[in-house]
Amino acid sequence: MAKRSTTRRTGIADVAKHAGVSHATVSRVMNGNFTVDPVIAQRVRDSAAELKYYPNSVGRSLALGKTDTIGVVVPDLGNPTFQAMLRGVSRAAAKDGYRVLIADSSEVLSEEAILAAEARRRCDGVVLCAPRMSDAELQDLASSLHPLVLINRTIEIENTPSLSADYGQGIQELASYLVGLGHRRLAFLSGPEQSASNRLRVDGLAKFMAEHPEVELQTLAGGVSFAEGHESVDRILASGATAVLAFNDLVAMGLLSGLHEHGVAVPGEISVTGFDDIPFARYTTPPLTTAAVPITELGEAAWERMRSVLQEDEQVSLGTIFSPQVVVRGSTGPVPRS
Amino acid sequence: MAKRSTTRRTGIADVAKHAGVSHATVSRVMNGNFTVDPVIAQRVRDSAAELKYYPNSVGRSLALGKTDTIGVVVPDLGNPTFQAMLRGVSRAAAKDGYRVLIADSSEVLSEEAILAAEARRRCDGVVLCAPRMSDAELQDLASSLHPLVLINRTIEIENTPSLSADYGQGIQELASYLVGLGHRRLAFLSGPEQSASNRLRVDGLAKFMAEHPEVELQTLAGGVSFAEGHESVDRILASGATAVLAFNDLVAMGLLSGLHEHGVAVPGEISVTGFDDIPFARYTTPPLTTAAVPITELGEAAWERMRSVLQEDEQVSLGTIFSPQVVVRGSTGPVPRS
DNA sequence: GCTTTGCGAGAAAACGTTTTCTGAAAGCGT
DNA sequence: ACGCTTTCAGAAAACGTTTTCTCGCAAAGC
Repeated sequence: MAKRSTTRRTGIADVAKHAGVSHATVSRVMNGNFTVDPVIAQRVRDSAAELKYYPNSVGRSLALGKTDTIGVVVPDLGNPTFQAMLRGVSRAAAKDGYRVLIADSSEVLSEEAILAAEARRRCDGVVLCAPRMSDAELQDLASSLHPLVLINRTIEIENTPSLSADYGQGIQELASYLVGLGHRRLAFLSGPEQSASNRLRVDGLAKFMAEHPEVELQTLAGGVSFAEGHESVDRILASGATAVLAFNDLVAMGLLSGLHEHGVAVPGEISVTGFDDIPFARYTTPPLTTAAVPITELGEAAWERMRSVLQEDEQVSLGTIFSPQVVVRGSTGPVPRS
Repeated sequence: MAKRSTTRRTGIADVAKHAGVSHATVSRVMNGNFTVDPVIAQRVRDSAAELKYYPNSVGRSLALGKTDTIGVVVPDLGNPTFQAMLRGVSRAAAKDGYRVLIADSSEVLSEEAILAAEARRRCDGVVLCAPRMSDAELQDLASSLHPLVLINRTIEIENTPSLSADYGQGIQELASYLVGLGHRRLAFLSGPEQSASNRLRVDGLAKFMAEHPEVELQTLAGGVSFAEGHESVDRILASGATAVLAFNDLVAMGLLSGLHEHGVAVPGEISVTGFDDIPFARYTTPPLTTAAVPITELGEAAWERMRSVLQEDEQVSLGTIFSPQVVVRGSTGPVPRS
């Protein structure tokens, strides 16, 4: 049983004794139950205040069968996108009296299922952001994780809402914008193969290419981080593309930095677009043209869904798709003459 | 008592019945207690696997008197500095099997004490980052929050480690560097009055000025955010300073952006320094000269201290101060001739 | 005056574990 | 064969709440 430390914290029993009532009555008073005589209620409140009593939340959770906590699993707490999402979830949940337990898989794919399961054991539900987990594994996990809300996935699973941005549409709009500027040789600096949102981009581009036979597209392996964008500068230059669609803003910024070091003018010689519109995208040089994903709102919406599931609402909207918005800034321009 | 949902989760009792042993034995097996006959142990494990049993962590917490969770209170989850700190704490704690519950006060000072107290009730300890809370309030709170670790505060409280960066030293080094470049008219774009780390900067600058009578320093009210830096550009230009020490990188970046809009060359006409070295500081135009605060390591160290306190180590180091490192980049240069 | 109604508070069960204590069986030496 | 220790598993208490059930008591109705 519990490690008996030298002094136990003051519990409901102490208050009960001090006020000369039973545990039950103290509990009722603390929970604002009105079936208790106002005189006694006040005596209990006074005792509680005097003894500095606060209900033990573990005991409460056990009796109530809920923790008022949800888990949020993200691949990388250092990534601005996930940070913004986490903030959205956390603030929205806080408004309803729920707290957030974080689990950072540090991009280790094999940890995600374990972390999610462990989070679920401690919390009333899990918001899972696992861009690279396979649909099959997600299906398997879903029932054991329920209540579960998926972020940045479009997958239909019973009882589990999934929220996502329409990366396919966004990248098409970016490509369309570039082609409108006269570009005919595009390069796509892709994200991880397994990434669901990368697949959406690839599919979107395929569709776009089908409609624009005059345009040429090369797909180069990129990555997700600034460093990976920076590294790919040579391959981009070798490709001969006049415009680059980077997987996300971080990669675009890395590329921008690399191009700058090579003395390549942006957008004079080459145009660059990002994706996400992270807070710093507007402050790069030149400011980054990108497709804005309302990721904080996506996080807030994730909480709304979670709340619906927790309250066992009749009607919970499952699939929700946010539309990215193209934001034109300085990193894109007309195709160079030469 | 607990809301009896239609189907109860499988508990220790189910496993016990299935394996034909008592609760106690199941518990022993699940906790790797070796005083159990290997044959029986295996039978229990098989039953557990078959029934997909996982110990309920709330029940466990109640019996054990600990939650394996710590709370982290930050003023703003949208601020890169606190994000980095949170990541440091979270990853370090995860290595020791602890999880982090986050509480974001959204810069509402009056919420911080409440959030911290509530976090403490749910967790084994609290890491508190409250730059603007008064020393007196901190003192009051400390005993009720213990185990408590303070971040970015230098205050001596019994039993509560506090970690901080030496903002005073850092800003002196920055000022010294600027004076070395020939600057004699400096401006300090200050943070919030109540901010402890701002006070350290102010004191550091005062000391510096005492040693450098030839230098002139103006202190202007600034803020903590990009927007506030951006807004102060007019006042900076009016001040006639040739170099600006911004409260932090965000403010510096806002200022940089504002100066750019006004067509003022940096560092040609004016030099700018930041503070913190957030990830994007190296990618501004020009890249920001700043004092790097190892904030992620500070977060990791915070967990180390917390662990020591939780383990009731004999010797816990209380005050720890990290030294910022001046990082010279492109936003600073020689004083203009005119 | 007796029964009914209703209100308010206490006793006790329940939530799901861990751990102490106890006792049974087995092993071993004489 | 007896008594001693040792091993191992079960009974039960403990952790700190909430909630159902029950019951006493007073007021009201006849």
